[in-house]
Amino acid sequence: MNYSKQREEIYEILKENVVHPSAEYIYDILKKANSNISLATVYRNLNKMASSGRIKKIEGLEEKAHFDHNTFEHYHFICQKCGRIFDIDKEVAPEVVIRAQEKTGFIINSYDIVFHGICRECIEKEKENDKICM
Amino acid sequence: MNYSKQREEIYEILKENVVHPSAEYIYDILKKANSNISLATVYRNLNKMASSGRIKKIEGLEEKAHFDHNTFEHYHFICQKCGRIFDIDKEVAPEVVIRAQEKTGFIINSYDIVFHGICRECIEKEKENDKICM
DNA sequence: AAGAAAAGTGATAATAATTATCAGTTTACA
DNA sequence: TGTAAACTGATAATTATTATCACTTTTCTT
Repeated sequence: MNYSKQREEIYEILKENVVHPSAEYIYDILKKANSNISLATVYRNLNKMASSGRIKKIEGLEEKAHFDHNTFEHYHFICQKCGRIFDIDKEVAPEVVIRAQEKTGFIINSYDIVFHGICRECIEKEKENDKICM
Repeated sequence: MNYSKQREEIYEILKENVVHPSAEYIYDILKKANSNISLATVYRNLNKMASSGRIKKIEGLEEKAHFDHNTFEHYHFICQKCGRIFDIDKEVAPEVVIRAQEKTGFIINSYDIVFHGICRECIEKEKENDKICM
């Protein structure tokens, strides 16, 4: 794989963004920063980096795919209110692979856990709203 | 929700199918059984049943969504060779929700685990091939 | 440093899954 | 039995993603 300025720009945005942006989100940021990049290039490079293992593709309940520069084993949480995606530490589900392999006899190469719920910030906001309504 | 013949037919196919069919697969079966059903009707009813909780929508690494009549808490395994989707018992990951809630302070309403690997049948097939090549 | 092959790019057409629309049909229930 | 609400088939529209293609960059060889 050759060096490409565009690819590095995409990677930088991914690294700065805690909430796991989609291809289009990255494209919009670059466009606003007066780049001449094409959406196809964003997709191309995200997929290339994902298949080389430099980044990770998250495909959960959402329509779009989202990407994560953190390739450490960890899980994801999608807030049903604000839509942001958060990391969840590996240790919430220890030995899952071992147990699943023992139980099924299948070879397990990878697995993803996606949680759905309400993040702390949105829980707080709901509390505020309740106060006002009282 | 009113009764509809088409919806019940769709549900029946879902119940008979162990490997969690997609909307199009169900559509094809009905078409072959000389039904006059429309693909839109299949999608409509699958989504309706999924949001009423009668069935479950599985959205993993695949492009298409797949559906499951089993709404008991359980996980899924996608075979990277044959593409079939299998059920994985809940007990491979006990207390995941409790741990995740404690660790994050988020409210968790649901979660999905999708495993990727090779199913037993495909493991056997690979062994056969190895024998032949020796 | 020059020049050729390989890899990458932007623009846009194509694809594929899913959803929206709409006129006609079925269901439920007063 | 009639009417409002829900549902249907056909098909157009939408949305995310991928393929194509002429052109540009990068890399590697000499």
